[in-house]
Amino acid sequence: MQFGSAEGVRVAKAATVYDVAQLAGVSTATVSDTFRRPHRVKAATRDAVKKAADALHYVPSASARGLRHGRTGAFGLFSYDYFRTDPAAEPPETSVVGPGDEIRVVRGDKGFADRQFPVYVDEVQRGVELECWRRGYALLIGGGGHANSTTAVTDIAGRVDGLAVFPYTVPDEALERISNRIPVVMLSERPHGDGLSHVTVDNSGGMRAVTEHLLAEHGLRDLLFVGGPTTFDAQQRLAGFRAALRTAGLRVPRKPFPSAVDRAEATALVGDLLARDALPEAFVCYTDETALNVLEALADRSVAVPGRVAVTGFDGILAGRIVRPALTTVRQPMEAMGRAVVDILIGRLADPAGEPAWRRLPVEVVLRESCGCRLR
Amino acid sequence: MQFGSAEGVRVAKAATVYDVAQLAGVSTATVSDTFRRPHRVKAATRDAVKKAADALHYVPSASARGLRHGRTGAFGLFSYDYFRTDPAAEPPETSVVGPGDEIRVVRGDKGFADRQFPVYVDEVQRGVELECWRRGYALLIGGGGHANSTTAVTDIAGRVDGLAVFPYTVPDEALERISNRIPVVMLSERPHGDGLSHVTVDNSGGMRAVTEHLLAEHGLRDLLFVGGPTTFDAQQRLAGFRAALRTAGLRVPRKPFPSAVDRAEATALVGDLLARDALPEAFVCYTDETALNVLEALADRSVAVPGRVAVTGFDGILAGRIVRPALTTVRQPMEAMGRAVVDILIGRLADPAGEPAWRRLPVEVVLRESCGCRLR
DNA sequence: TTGAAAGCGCTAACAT
DNA sequence: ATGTTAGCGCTTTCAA
Repeated sequence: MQFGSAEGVRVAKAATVYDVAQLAGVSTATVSDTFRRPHRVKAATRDAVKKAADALHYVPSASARGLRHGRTGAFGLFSYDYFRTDPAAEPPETSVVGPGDEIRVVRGDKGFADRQFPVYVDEVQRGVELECWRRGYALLIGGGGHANSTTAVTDIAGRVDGLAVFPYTVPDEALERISNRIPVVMLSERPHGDGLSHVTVDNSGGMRAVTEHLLAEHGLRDLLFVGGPTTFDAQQRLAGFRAALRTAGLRVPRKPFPSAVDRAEATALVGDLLARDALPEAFVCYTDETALNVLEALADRSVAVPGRVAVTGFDGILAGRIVRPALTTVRQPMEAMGRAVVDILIGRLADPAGEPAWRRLPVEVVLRESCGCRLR
Repeated sequence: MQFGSAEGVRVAKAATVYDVAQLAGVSTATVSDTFRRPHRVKAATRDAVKKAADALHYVPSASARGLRHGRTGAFGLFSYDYFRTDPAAEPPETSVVGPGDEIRVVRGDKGFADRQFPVYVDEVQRGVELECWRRGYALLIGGGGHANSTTAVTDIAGRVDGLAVFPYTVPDEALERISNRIPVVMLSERPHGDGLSHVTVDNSGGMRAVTEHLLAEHGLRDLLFVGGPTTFDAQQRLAGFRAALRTAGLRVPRKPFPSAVDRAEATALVGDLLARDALPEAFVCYTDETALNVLEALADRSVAVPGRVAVTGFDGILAGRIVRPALTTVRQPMEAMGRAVVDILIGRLADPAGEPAWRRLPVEVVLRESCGCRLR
């Protein structure tokens, strides 16, 4: 099958309603009606219009429709790539295959720095995509550099009827401007009335539950909370941890808590604890990523998990299922969160004068091996 | 911080250039210039305009700009979710957290049907996203049901300056129409002149190389090719397999080849082979997914891999790294393929009268355990 | 350096 | 059942 005109040359201007109308011998209104309100057009006329449209390869312009309508029919998601420090960086050079090129053979995956496991952001994004498709909306994915995120996100905002953002990816000024024009949903705990809609999970309840598991089922007493940046969600998780200790009548430690956001920090933390002979009975980590770092640092120093110390995470990312020992964690319903975002946006469009929405979804504790549980 | 007007009510119509111009006491042209060609506006005027724009929460309408400009500044990707048979299906009911709700505790991941490993399409999509962001394009992700894909893809096409599609996701008629209006890149081998641009990999070379590895390094002779739907890419891979056999002076088997696109088929295939005592020395599978199915079916029947039989795949998806034995495969540069798509689209925009592009990227053979290699 | 105004393609209100 | 037409918000000549 041969598409396009000869040699794939596309010189003619794209066909418009006017062209179709002329060829079909009708008015532009009838062309529009044929596609948008077909019942108002006589069948014969409809066929003639469709035939003309086919012949001219007519594709309606969403810009024109959006301008006329005041709505674009698309939502936006301002996302990011967790593994890319600088998305603006030049990507690695890629060659193309020439005749007689050797095919590289490598043993194992050593030094293969390509995409890792999907993390929180990826899984939520997929939920947003699926629900947009299901509800008939197009989805505009923006993201990348934090450098010019104001420009980038404002550009996205101008193209959509509603926007979803992850916390701390967009400057407050930009958010304020945008949220005044279209509904915005943020994927985080809801800071005291910021006028945005929020989708979040039961951060404190989940962390409390996993902590209680450590306390009640494994009889542990000396738990160390490992945190990171003080986000709203992190605060809630810490609160849940403390609540569990308090309820159990244990001493609730004061801040500061150590963090282990990367391998180096985790290594330092474990090394320090070991040096001071102060290893706790459990590392209660505020994210799976942190827990994975701690797990590796512990393995490096040959500290047995769960034999000598337990480790728990929070999120439920895929990597935690795969790693050995498998990570006990609190699973967020990431796909459902993404879907909820879209549902809220649609609701806000239907009732722009209503209150911002705030949806807190349930989590579940997933018991695997790193807490000391024996599966099956 | 409080965004939005009181109670988050958004009643006023969105501000336009006219509003900003009026408030700043300038013409609409000056407002436009302030943002698009700032150097042509006196600094003081610029500041005044920006101040007015801030005050009014002005966000330029991409629809209007797109209409005026004839370009939208966005690309489209028509994607799909590999694990979702019917994306139009109602998603599972999700509740919200109420006060006093119990937190569910589950042991292990039994019955957890959420998102699996990322596959080919996910990794290519991420490449497209990253390159779009890097080059300053917005990315519209469409996809989902194959039911109304003509409607869906045409809708996307109307919103973008260029479109990327995976093979067999869009009916030919739709592609023809669209490719007449905007550049289209397909992620597949290039069927004899379809007028589209293509990004592909060295399918035959890669399959030939992995087959030669089985022949030369492991001394195997009785190889079974396991295929699936007869796509362009599949045909090339089969050709590579046959070429390797031919070169080695081995008998090149005729079609038909068995397939194992799902677990059931793989189980049946292995069962049949076992019953006929006709197990080959190696299963050379045309995708990783198929190889993974075969691996599982073999494990079910306690056939040792690589002890009794070798298995190889094609793609390089994450799951193949994780599974035991780790899967020997041919890795496609998926992120680079996604990036190439965007690069081509930008090129075609710059030179609409040029030839469709055709970029064939190199693959590499990744030796892991399932072929019989011992790592490290 | 700034302003006036045309026009991008579409659709809905209104007219026929 | 179909046609006429205004106008959505923006940018870009062209003129001042």
